[in-house]
Amino acid sequence: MATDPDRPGFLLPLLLLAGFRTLIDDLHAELARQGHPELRPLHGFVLQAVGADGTTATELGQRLGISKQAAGKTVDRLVALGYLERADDPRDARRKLVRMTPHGLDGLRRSAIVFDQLRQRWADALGPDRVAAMEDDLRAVAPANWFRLDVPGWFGG
Amino acid sequence: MATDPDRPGFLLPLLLLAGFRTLIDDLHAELARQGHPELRPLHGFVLQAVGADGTTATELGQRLGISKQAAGKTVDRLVALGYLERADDPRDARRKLVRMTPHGLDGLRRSAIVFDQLRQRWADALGPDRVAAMEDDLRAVAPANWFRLDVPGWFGG
DNA sequence: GTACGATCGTCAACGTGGTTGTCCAAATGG
DNA sequence: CCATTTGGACAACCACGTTGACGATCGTAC
Repeated sequence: MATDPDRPGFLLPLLLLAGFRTLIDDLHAELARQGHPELRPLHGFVLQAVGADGTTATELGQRLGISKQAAGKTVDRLVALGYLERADDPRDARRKLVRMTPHGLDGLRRSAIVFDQLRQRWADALGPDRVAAMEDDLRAVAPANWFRLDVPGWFGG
Repeated sequence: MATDPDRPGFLLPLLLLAGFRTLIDDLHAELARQGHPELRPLHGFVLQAVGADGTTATELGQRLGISKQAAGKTVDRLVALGYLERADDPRDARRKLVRMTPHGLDGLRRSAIVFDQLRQRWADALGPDRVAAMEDDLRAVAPANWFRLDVPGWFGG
């Protein structure tokens, strides 16, 4: 096996988590400055999953890999914060459409901009090729887990 | 800013999370096969923080960046699962020492071995230099957030 | 030796994010 | 027309975190 004692295997996940956490913390520090102090890390992913076209609670649950009940409760909280709103579907009285409010759209747009700025900051520090290499390598070893965002339940169980 | 449209900034955190998640999922799939099916991702970090020498709930909370109450409750669950045990401190009747059981030590030892194997698998797939470069780069941009493990509360809020 | 402040552990109440089970209303399809 | 499926909501529960309060114990200053 010949494991390098200077690079124990358990450091790799900690570094990946630290990198993720650094980006998310920097994002939300900047979003708080730009008028979104109440947005939590999880919320950004939910807004991304709702998308500009809106969706329903059940479909949202499927996208995020959680139950429709959990999706519904999360929508409740984001409605209370003013990021989402519900509306009736005129063509199906069972469905309740979930869409972004202007405030939610603003948050989503700003998130994309700040993420681009943060990636640029990493490119300035490491070199653009190194960041691209990191992305390519991660894409190669981490199959598309991208949209599974049940992080709290997954981690804690 | 000249952001490459093929590499939007929001992908970087998703890839880091996917990489972390892949490693942790692979670890726990293997641990489940080796006699630890009940260990959750969070638990491994807690065992690591307890260490072979044992500690107390308050000190554990400080290491993990959570309150002493939350640390105490987590210890309760790991005691119920047989990974930790409590003992009185003969020199201070206020303190309750928290130490690993043999089962806990076994889990911790196996985790280290599996993490080494997983890192080796990445090195085989990407090349040893690429994995080392990823580690070095992450260390450069992500300051030592390593031991903040309040992930569920941090993420969900 | 006693009284005081600091520390450790615990209990209680609560918020957030998940789960499963149940149930009703509405759509769908034979 | 009726049976089945589907969407949403409600209830009960668990994991993990928080703050506040409270005994019990230790250390120290007097």
